Amino acid sequence: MVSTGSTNEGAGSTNEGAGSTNGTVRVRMAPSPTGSPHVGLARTALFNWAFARHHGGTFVFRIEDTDKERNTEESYDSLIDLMGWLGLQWDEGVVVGGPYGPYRQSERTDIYVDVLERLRATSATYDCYCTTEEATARRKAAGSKVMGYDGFCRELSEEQRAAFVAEGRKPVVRFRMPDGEITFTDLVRGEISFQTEFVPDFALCRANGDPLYTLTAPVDDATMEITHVLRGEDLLSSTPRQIALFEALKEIGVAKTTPEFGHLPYVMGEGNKKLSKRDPQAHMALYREQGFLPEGLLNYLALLGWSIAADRDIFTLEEMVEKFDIADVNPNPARFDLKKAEAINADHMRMLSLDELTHRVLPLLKASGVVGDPVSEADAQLLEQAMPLVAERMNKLTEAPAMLDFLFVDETAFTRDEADVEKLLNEAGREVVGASIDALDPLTTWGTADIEAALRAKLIDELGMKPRNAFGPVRVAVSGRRVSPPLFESMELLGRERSLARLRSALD
RNA sequence: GCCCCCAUCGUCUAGUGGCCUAGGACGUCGCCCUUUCACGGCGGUAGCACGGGUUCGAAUCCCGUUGGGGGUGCCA
Repeated sequence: MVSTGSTNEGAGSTNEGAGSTNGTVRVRMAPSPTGSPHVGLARTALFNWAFARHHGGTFVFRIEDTDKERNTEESYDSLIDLMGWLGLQWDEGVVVGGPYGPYRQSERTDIYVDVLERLRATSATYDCYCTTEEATARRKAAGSKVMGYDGFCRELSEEQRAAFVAEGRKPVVRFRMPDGEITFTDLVRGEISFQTEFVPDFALCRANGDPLYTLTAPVDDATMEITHVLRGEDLLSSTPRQIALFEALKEIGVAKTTPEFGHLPYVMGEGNKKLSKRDPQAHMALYREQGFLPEGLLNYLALLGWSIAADRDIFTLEEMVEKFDIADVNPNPARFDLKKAEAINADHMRMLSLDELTHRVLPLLKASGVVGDPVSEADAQLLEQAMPLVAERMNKLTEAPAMLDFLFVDETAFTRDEADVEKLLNEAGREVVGASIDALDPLTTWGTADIEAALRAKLIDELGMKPRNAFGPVRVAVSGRRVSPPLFESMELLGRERSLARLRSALD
């Protein structure tokens, strides 16, 4: 019987329920570079990062690229890019290096080969010559309820072995699961037990000698001295195998201790399925493209399984670090709700200073040609004046170009929304615009208050119109749209000449 | 099939035996503010899956049922 205690291993516990964190905390995130990064991965990264920061520990970023068939360099790059965008800095790992490197499993083959040889010298493993089909057929024939490998090669005689070799078979190295029960205390779920009769012996490497994840993950966690493994719930059922392997790794001196495990709940998509890579909502790149703030997205992701307080949803990463406790993580799977993510993001947008918001929005304004690159002095000034008008109207960064565009575009390129023109610049609307020109033309000063006063006097007081009906046509004439930043302020920024020109051109 | 995990408003959650006639947020509905759209403010809507225990007392503990999810690879 193998039993790995955690919080109740005597003096090792703290009063925070985070397991034995009295030593140095070392956590890692270890993605496989396949496909584009997933929101579940980002959430796992965030929780690991927050856990490390909260405990003053080390956050390691390692790459699990043992599957040559599926890994791509492009995916690796996007992983690095994503982490940079999110601002989750790692202390040790790929790119930055560190004392336990290298941090890409594809560069650690020597280590795995060595450990594998040493493991083979013990009774913890055995060479297995069976094909998957053979094992499955035997299980079926025996009427076994358990699937997976049946242990056929556990006690092979020399004759049997020789016969397999003579057939030209190459063996995989299989780990021999011990009998009995494996119990561990999951950091988010509490005590979990597995009877090892339901955990079949598993392969540590391919027949060609390539190491598999089943070997590399525990070996890396051991040699990198990872203390806490926080990962997705999908790995929960492989935990008993890893714990058993850790025992063997300790025997041969590769591991000092077994880390503690905590399994984070799934992030679900539409319906009741785990968010899959096929689901467009699953990809982090999407949110960046849509104009989410990294801190807004991260705040939302934190809410998927954790909460800072009973009556609070909005917080900064610093606040999360201060309060984060793995024991508070909710084990329930959580559905990703775009609407709420956007709402949380919008709150973060409003937390930004005007300068900061301008800074964030500028690349998008350049990319869409609203301002030049580099930005002219005049545009920079106009932008500074315009940002207060749109700041609290934006929920995502990508909304900025369309909101500001009409202030920057020159008269020849200025266009109006056709549907809005049709609706508001009809016969009646054109009369309103004409009256507006009459009211504004005589103005000698062109401030927001002057413009508003003149327009109100003419359209509301004199013509008796409702504000809503009065300003709509003017808005379309000047901004090109029915929906725009505040009208009078916009006209001030646009200036007398351009404003009047647009009113006049609306009558053409 | 077998193993494991999970179970509070539509969604994310607070709740660790009495503070709960269950709190917050998103959504949604109504109202207010208002030059459009937003923002902001006010109010409404809606939930402890079910059945047994334990207890003076259960959303909270235990057992079972049901439902959902995951695993069951020479993928990770």
